[in-house]
Amino acid sequence: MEVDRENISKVILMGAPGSGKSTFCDDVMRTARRPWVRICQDTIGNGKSGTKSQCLKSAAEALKDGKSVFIDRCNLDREQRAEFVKLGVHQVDVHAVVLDLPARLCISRSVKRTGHEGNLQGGKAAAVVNRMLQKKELPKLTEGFSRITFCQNEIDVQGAVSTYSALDPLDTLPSGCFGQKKQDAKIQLGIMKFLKKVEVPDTVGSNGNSFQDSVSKHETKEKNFSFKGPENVTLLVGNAGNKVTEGRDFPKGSSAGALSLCDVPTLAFPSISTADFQFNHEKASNVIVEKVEEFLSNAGNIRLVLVDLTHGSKILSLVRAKAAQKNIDSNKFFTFVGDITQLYTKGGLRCNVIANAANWRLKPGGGGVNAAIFSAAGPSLEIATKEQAGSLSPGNAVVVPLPSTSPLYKSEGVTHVIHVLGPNMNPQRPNCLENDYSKGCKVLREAYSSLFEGFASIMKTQTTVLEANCQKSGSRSSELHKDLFGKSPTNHFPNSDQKIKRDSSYETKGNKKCKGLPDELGSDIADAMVKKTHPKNEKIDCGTSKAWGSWAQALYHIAMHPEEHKNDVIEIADDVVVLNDLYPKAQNHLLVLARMEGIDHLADVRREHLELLRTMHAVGLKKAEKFLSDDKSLIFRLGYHSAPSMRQLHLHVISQDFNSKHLKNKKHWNSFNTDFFRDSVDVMEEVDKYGKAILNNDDSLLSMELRCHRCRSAHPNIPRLKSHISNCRAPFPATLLQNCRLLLAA
DNA sequence: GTTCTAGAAC
DNA sequence: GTTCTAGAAC
Repeated sequence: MEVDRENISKVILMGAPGSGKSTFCDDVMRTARRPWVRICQDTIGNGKSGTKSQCLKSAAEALKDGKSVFIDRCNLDREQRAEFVKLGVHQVDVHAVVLDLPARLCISRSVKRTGHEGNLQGGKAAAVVNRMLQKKELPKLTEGFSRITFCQNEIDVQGAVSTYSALDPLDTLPSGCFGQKKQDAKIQLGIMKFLKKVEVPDTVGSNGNSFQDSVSKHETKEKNFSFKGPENVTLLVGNAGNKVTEGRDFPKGSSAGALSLCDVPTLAFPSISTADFQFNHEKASNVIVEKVEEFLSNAGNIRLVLVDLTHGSKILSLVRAKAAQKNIDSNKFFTFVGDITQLYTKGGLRCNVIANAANWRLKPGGGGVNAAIFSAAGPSLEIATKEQAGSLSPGNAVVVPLPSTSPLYKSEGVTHVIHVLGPNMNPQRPNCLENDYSKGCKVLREAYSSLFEGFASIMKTQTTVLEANCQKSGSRSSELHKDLFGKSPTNHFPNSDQKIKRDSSYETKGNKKCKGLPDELGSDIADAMVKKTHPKNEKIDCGTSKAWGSWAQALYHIAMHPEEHKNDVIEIADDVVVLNDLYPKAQNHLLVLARMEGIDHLADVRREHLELLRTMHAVGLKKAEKFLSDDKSLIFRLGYHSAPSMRQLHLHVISQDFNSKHLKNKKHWNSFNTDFFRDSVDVMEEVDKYGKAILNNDDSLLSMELRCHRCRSAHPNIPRLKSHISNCRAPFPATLLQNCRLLLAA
């Protein structure tokens, strides 16, 4: 056994500016028992900031000399640190030490370190830290690390310092992940907006990721300016003078906390599209007031509350003014300043339904309201959402009953969340309407219609529950109904039992969301909405009448007369024909073509075609296995396009390298790497279970941002994406690894 | 599905 | 200036 070999460690530090990387190195090296060299990008250029390649060169030299090294640079994203991981692989332990300290602390330290005075510097430091954190990808062992230490606070850091100081030349630290790993927490949109407000010149193009746990709420000691972001996060920056405090437009001195659920069914909603989607506030406020007025004119005793987190919010004041102009009953519609996830506990306002400004994926993350709601509701909301819908297109909404285990349900009394997707005017987000406000306003109107109709549908089904509750409770709060638009109260809701009964007679007007839907769906709004927005549930339109262009007939001709295309086809069987895709999008890309007449595409497939699907799958599998036997590094996926361009049902058998000159645009990529691509295994299961396949043929899927199919990183254009995927060896997402969706060499 | 190309983005 | 996208024609 080899006992006397000296070990060399390469420790890659990761952390934002101000996270304490250099201090960490200094602390270790002060008492270290083995020779360390610190490679610091900030000082590598003769005491000044240097380049990555200088760092790589010095690190390689130090390792060659048998010294252990600290790579002291931010290294926050995987690509940044990849070359350092690869460096000098022989007999070197590769470790990561992640200084994942609160952004507040990093910002504060950065500000102090620069020694500059004044709020602009503070803002700049915040911008830099946030820009860094935007790119943060926590390291994984699969990147090539043998050991990762996560530090979230000073105690963790001290522990890591001790561990590394104590290492003598013969020691080896155990491998694995140590310390607690936070979820990737990124930038807070509100922070960047705020920075713009204080005129920080170099602000960051925010990507809408959330920075959930960055800053504690009440910490305002160091600086005298606090900003309350949409996630109830307080960022401390500079000395701008004003202290923004929590507050609301709503009844001063109201005893709202005493309100019971049965007082008035209430929907609280954020302004849709005016934050990250950059929709014009003036135009948005017109739409809000218009749709609110329209909805209230048909509704019974319900309440709508427009919520914004910030005091002096422009959208709230615009809406207030316009609602007052239109004499909208302020008992039924008012604005409220507060956190939509804490309306009851912090604001005393009971809302049984809240709306979420969702993203199209209906996933947590993003900034602002979406992140806040998913975070406050806990993981059960994500699960419940998934049951209702897989994605959402602009102008639509989906109603999600909140499980009773959700904290939002338990402490806030929220029974439903309605996810709404509004129009996007932000060029950095999918489906940007590029200032087309005629379309934008139309979609925004649809979004509010969908939202309110969703709310109405909930109220319809909840009426009996509410009635029962109200009979037990006599609590009232006329205080809550104070006029918010400067008028006198007109209605004190003396008897909510009656009111609620009246509510049950609420009827929706012609549901725009239902247009083009079969009649049997039109009667049930919630159901129809779910189905319309929810390709997961079922395809509404039979879609068999699609007109195929002449150019789209090629596969059909081959399927019908394969013998006339001997040069193109690889194999002809009774049911299927196998051919190379004429424009392969990967090294290996075959099509298994159904020969049966009448199944142009997946939408035509029914249970009677199940055997055919199984044959196609088996043939595809066989071909993929053949490729795999020749090249074990390949990985295959078998599946269908939800809405193919070429007529005649065909199964794609495609290797996952996507290394092809024919892969040229977003549509090409997204058609194989979003839910638009339906795995053959899932299609067979669905056809077996439901008699047809789920189709995700929303165009928005094809114009999605470009994301790596392995590590899910986003890339600005096709060339950059291709360059990334040629190197990315991250494991595939878990969903792809399940259920044999991916085919790997045995 | 591709090709072509105007014009946006860099 | 070059690169890249996206829409129209096929």
